[in-house]
Amino acid sequence: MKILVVEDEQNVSSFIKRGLEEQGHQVTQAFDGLTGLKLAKDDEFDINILDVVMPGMNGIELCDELKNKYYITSPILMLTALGSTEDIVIGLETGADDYLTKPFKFKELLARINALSRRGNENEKSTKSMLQVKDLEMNLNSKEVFRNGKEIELTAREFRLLEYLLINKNRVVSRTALLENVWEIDFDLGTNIIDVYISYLRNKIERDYPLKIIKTVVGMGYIIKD
Amino acid sequence: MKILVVEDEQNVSSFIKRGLEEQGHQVTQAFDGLTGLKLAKDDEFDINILDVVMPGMNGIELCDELKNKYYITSPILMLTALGSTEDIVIGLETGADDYLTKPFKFKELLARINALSRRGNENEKSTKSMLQVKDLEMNLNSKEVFRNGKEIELTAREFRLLEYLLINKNRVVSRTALLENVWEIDFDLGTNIIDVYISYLRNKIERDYPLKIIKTVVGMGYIIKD
DNA sequence: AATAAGCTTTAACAAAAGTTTAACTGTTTT
DNA sequence: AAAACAGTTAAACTTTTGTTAAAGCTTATT
Repeated sequence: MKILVVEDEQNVSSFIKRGLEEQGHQVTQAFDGLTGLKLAKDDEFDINILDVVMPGMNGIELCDELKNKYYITSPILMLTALGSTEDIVIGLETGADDYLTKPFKFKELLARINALSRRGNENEKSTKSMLQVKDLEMNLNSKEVFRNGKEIELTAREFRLLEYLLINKNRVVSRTALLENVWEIDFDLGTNIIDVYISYLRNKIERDYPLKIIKTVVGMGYIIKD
Repeated sequence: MKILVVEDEQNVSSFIKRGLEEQGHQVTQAFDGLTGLKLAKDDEFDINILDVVMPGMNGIELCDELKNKYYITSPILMLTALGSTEDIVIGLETGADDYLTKPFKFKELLARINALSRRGNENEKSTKSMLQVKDLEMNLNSKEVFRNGKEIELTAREFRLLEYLLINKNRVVSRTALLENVWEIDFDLGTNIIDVYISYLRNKIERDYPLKIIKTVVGMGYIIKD
């Protein structure tokens, strides 16, 4: 993982760096808040470890900027000598994802880093290799689609269309969105290709089944509901 | 939020329950691991708070079952008197998302709960965009409208009209504004289309209900009030 | 390089759904 | 009571969607 450590005390910073590198992580150091801000907002890290007490911009301010101004989504772990409940509460409310007080055991830091990264990854769709709704299943790795356990052969375009609709399950997807995301066409010049493909898809995935999957929302688009 | 508290000490459990309920959360209690397991795997909670030391199945085993056997995705916060680094590391490695040692300040527990739920929600694509007034609800993602839990089918234009009125809840919306924002017509050439659509809308959303939603303000426009 | 097979796109038409007009009725304000 | 404003209805009109077949591409194979 790529980890950012914003900490002004040289020895603490390198202690962390060494430990994390031993675990195979890639560590970037910043020794003041402003440098940390620049690094964190431009280059997305898997975890950001911020010290609170620093010259210039402190860790709380930095955390606030990152979470509430630049809307970074990677987790922030605050690390500090300020251990009062009030400090912890402020840190967490500002948007920090975890808060560890010094002095700390390196093993605990590591375990908390792992917990944070685990949480981040499990929700990423890249891990999800199966999409499903009702008795329809799509395996993104093998690119297979099954209805009620029976395999259905789709062409590449049909697959992408169905995939996009499934990713956006329970949401109406507009024709414009489909054109942009499935066909990569940013301007509509009166094609009816979407209608044609929806028709193909319906023939393949719902012709022989009473339970329908794709619903038309006239004037808005299509939706696949749970 | 729906929160599960698995804790065998009656007084600790009710202390947490009371505090969380004051914050408007809905708390379910379990006083042993097995009951906790049953509750957590069947009924998805927003947060699961588990005590480690319990008779029967302990919190670590419970956490392990939930995360690694039933693959629940909701966050687990471990709460325990065992504060040694080794315990914390084991708890986190087993799949807990956070670990708080007793004795703890309630404010910190609350801040950590909020941090966990924040993290969970931000990844959910289903940004709950719901508009509502009285017993009328509008889901902007699925483009569904419900009155008293019962779905009401609207056409695209009816939907847009109602959406605009709801966005401007508690404010009188002029015909000109409706024409501009719902019909994208910047000049009025004596059409009565708004009246026609308000009539259609009323038929669909308030014909069968005594509680009226859309109020006419003669000479001004229409308003939806809370 | 030519062929063939499969996939994608266009286009025409039919059918379904939604929108607008306009005449008429009812209500509120002056 | 007249005038202005709002509501209702149904028919005319327009847009949107579904289907099909043929034409245009790509890719793999000979």
